[in-house]
Amino acid sequence: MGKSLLNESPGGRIPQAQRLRDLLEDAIVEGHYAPGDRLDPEALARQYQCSRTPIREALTHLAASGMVKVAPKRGTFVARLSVTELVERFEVMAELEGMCGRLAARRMSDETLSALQQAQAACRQCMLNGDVNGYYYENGEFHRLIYEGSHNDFLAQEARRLHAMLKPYRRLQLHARHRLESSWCEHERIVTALIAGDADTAQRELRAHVLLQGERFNDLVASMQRLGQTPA
Amino acid sequence: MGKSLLNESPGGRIPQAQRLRDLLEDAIVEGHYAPGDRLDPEALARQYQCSRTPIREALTHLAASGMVKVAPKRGTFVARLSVTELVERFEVMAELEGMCGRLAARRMSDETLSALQQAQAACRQCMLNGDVNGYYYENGEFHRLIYEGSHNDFLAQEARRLHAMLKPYRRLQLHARHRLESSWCEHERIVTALIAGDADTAQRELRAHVLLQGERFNDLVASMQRLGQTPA
DNA sequence: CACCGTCCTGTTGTATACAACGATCTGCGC
DNA sequence: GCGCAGATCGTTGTATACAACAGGACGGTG
Repeated sequence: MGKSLLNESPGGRIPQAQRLRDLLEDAIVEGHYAPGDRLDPEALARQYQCSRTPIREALTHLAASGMVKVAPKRGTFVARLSVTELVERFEVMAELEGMCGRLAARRMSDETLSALQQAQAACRQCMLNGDVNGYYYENGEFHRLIYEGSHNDFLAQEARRLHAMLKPYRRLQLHARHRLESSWCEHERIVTALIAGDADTAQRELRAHVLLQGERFNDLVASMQRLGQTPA
Repeated sequence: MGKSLLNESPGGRIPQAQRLRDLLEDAIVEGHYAPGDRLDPEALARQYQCSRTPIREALTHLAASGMVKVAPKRGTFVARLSVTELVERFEVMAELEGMCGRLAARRMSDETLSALQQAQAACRQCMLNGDVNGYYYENGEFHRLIYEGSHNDFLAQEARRLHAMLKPYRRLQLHARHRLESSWCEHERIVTALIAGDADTAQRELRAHVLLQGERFNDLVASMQRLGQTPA
């Protein structure tokens, strides 16, 4: 955790608060902090060896992006999204990804396309090895490449933001039975559509791909609730 | 610092920085500050009778939402979106609005629908009176109601954010010739589709409606450049 | 025993002071 | 006249100190 000081010369040329924001976001996304955990500014300040100010700035930005929630005068907590909020976000994500796909089908460069195929190949390898974490990573690359392929920087930025926000939850349901295999098959259809330049199919497949994740998660939550483990 | 007498009800909280953020956002959206204007933290602090800290927080949040841009060590400026950035945002906006329409066609409550028809009637009145500002306001209501009608709070929030970001530019092209009339006709088709619960048509019409605004703006910019007036 | 008022403590939000970085301007040398 | 180097100034980013608010606990009272 304390591996951050080896960046630049003392004093740091890169804005400290921004670095902290990324660090915290990563920590949350990677599950280092669990949803519902309290993020104590003073503790974080000690941990990252700075004052409360940049911590505060990082936290408010994370709050704005929806990754943490502030309870006024009570503390800041890692966002614990309700099922409704989650489904809503997956709905929007599906639409944005579908849009990325539609645009990418027409605009994607050959380089990006081949990189996409490489990512898909890496996904396949992880799938065959049952390497869930590896798949998780390569899956992120896969989607990121499609965002870039849309050649709409603003869209790509928004998609990345939502992707990051949903990451912790997305990761959960990759462990579902045969989810890796079906996910990879869906990817395959998407790649085919993109290669063919078939915008409608790419859009439809990508939207379905993401929506399915939302539904799968819904199932997961339902089953967890049935087991008496409150997920939220 | 003097206690603000704008205090809400006892339950209401008074986050000063957030109020400033809204105030600044309004000021920018309303054209009080022009794109490219420098926002001097100290001047703003004097103007709003507070220190640089909440101003700074407001500005960084506005920067995150894309309404202002920071030039490191040079100052913070009202975002002067390039034509490309603008077109990208309109593209995304069109998709989100279309999505709102698709969902609203199925989920919209009767109350919201009748409110929408009222807004549309008000739009018609403004159109007949040639009241561009009035139309501008009622148009905002019209779209906001559709966002709410989607019954996806997250989507509505994102749509509102983008809507606010594009407001200054959207306003410009309402002055284009016959734009009010054609805008109103497009609204009419949208309302019809929503009443009929025709999700596909609502989505298509809304997307086209917004995309058209983007294209119109593109035309406007092109003509302004032809006239030698830099568009911001 | 229950209820209510008060005090305490913990938290956030704000102000001010400070330091470091970068851009710009100026003067000197070529 | 031009280019480069150094100083100056303005800007941001960070730290610390401070104030206000709310929640909870505790004790007193009915």
